[in-house]
Amino acid sequence: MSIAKIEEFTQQEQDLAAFAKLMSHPARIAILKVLAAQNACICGEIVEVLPLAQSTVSQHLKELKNAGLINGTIDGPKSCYCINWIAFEKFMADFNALFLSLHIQKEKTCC
Amino acid sequence: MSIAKIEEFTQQEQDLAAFAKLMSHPARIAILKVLAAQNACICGEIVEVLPLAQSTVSQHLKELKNAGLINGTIDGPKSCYCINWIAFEKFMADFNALFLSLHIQKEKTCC
DNA sequence: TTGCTTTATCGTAAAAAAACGATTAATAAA
DNA sequence: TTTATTAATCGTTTTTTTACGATAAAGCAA
Repeated sequence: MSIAKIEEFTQQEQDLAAFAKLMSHPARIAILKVLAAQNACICGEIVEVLPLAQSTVSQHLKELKNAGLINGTIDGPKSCYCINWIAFEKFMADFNALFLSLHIQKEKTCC
Repeated sequence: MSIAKIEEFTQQEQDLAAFAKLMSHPARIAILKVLAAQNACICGEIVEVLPLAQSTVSQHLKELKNAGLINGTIDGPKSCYCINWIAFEKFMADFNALFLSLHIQKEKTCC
């Protein structure tokens, strides 16, 4: 039982894990692909493309929006979503930075 | 109820989601950091550093190993783990490729 | 051999995520 | 105004994940 055990995970570790969690479901990746492809904000069309119920898709959209990865605005009776590129780019940069910081130490393999 | 609904998610979407799921817990990110920092294969030292029980750490290691992201060999009574850089690099490359394929279409924002 | 260390596995409990149908709210169309 | 459409939310169930203690297996040290 070392002293280090008292420490929780770092903020960096938690932030990266939270971003990875967003990408950890095929539906959310598919949603991002649809949004990027349409370039415009889509709404119920996503439901048509995904093999999931409307309420489930809405739930996934909410998660992405809460995390700031997408923006959403109400457009009449429809809802309009698009990717928040600033946020997405930052997440990817942080993720790549982690990888590089690990990778830089690579010298030998032992198993 | 469109025809597309019958289709499941693509293999690419599932593979990327599976990798992201590996990174979706701070403990597993912390484990990778320890392995990279030590460069050599560690075993029970990971348990000392993480704020988790030995059995829980062992479980996380198993997940990482099953996915091929780390290698593990038995070294006497101890176990020896290290990062599978080939696999890790491929995962990161695929992940970046997804991002670029989305990003390339960025032109305007609508919301 | 006997005891100690190390780590994987088992069994289980608690928490979180995922999914759906039903309902509601809000707008647009008739 | 009445009806349609659209999408968020609610309530609930199922599944998955996370976590831990206890146990077992396997090797090392005495």
